[in-house]
Amino acid sequence: MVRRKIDIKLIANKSYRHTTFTKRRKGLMNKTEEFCKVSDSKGIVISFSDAGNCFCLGHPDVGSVLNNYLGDSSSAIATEAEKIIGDALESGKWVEAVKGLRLDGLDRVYVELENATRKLEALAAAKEETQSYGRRD
Amino acid sequence: MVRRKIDIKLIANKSYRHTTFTKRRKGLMNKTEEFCKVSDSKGIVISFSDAGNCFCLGHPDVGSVLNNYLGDSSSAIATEAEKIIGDALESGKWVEAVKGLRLDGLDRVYVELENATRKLEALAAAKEETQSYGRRD
DNA sequence: ATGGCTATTTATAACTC
DNA sequence: TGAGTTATAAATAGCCA
Repeated sequence: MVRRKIDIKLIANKSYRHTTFTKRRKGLMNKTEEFCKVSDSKGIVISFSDAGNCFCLGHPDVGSVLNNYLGDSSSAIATEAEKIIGDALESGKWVEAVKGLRLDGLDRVYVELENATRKLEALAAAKEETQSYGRRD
Repeated sequence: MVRRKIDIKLIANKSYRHTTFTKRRKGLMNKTEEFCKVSDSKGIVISFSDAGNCFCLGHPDVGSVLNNYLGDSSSAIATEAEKIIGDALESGKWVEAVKGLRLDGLDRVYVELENATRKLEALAAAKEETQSYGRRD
C-alpha cells in the first residue's frame, strides 16, 4: 500500500510476510481501539499467526466482549440446556440434544460431560446392584 | 484524521457517532480481511455497537477462528476436566473445580450442569431409598 | 439515515542499518 | 533478525446532494 501497492494475496517471502504480519497487526489493534473509543462500542480482535501464535485485543477488554458474544449464545444455551436437562433427566438423552446447540467449540466439553454422564450412570447401575456405593463426602 | 484530525475520544453527537461507527467498522473489517490474506493468518473482529448490535467478521470464518481460540482453552479444559471428573466421581466436587477453569463465559453452562448434577444426585438418592428408579431408555 | 466526494491524516511497503 | 525512515497508498472527517 505504499512505496508500491501490493496485491492482497499471500506474501510468498516468509520473512517479509512475518514483518507485514507484525506491522499490520499493530495497525489493526490500534485501529480497533480507536474505533471503539470514538464510537462508544465494544470490540475484540483475535489473530492467529501462520505459526499459530495468538494475539488479541479487546475494548474494554477481551474477556468481557467475548463473554458478551458468547453470552448471547450461552444464555440461549443455558435456557435451552435447562429445559433439555430437565426433560432429559427423564428421557436420558440430554447429551445428544445439547450437542446440537450452537457453539461447536463447546463440543469437547460436552464430550467430557458425556463421558462423565456414562460414568455416573455406570456407577449408579453398580450401586443399584451392589448397594455398596458410599456417600461422596 | 482527515479534513481535520479528531481526538480519539467519544464523539458526542449521536448521529455523527453512528456514521463514524459505520464507516470505521467497514474499514476495520476490510483491513482485517486484507491482513489475514497477506499474512496467511486467521482472525476475527467482533464489534458491539453502543446499542448492542453485533457485527463480526472472520477469516477464514468466525466460527473456525473462535473455535480455535476457545479450542486452546477447551482442549485444556477437556484434559483438565477429564482428570477432574475422573477424580471427582469419587470426591463428588467436580463442578466447583471445573468452574475454576479459564473460560468465564462457560460459567452459565456449568451452572446448568451443576443444577443437572444436583438433580442427578437427588434422583440417585431417591433411587437408593425407593429402589423404584427405572432405566432411562 | 445513506452514498459519494475530497482534503488530509494514517498506515504501511520498501528500504536502510 | 529488529528498529527506524520515507514515499506512497488507504482510510476517513467534514461536507454536500
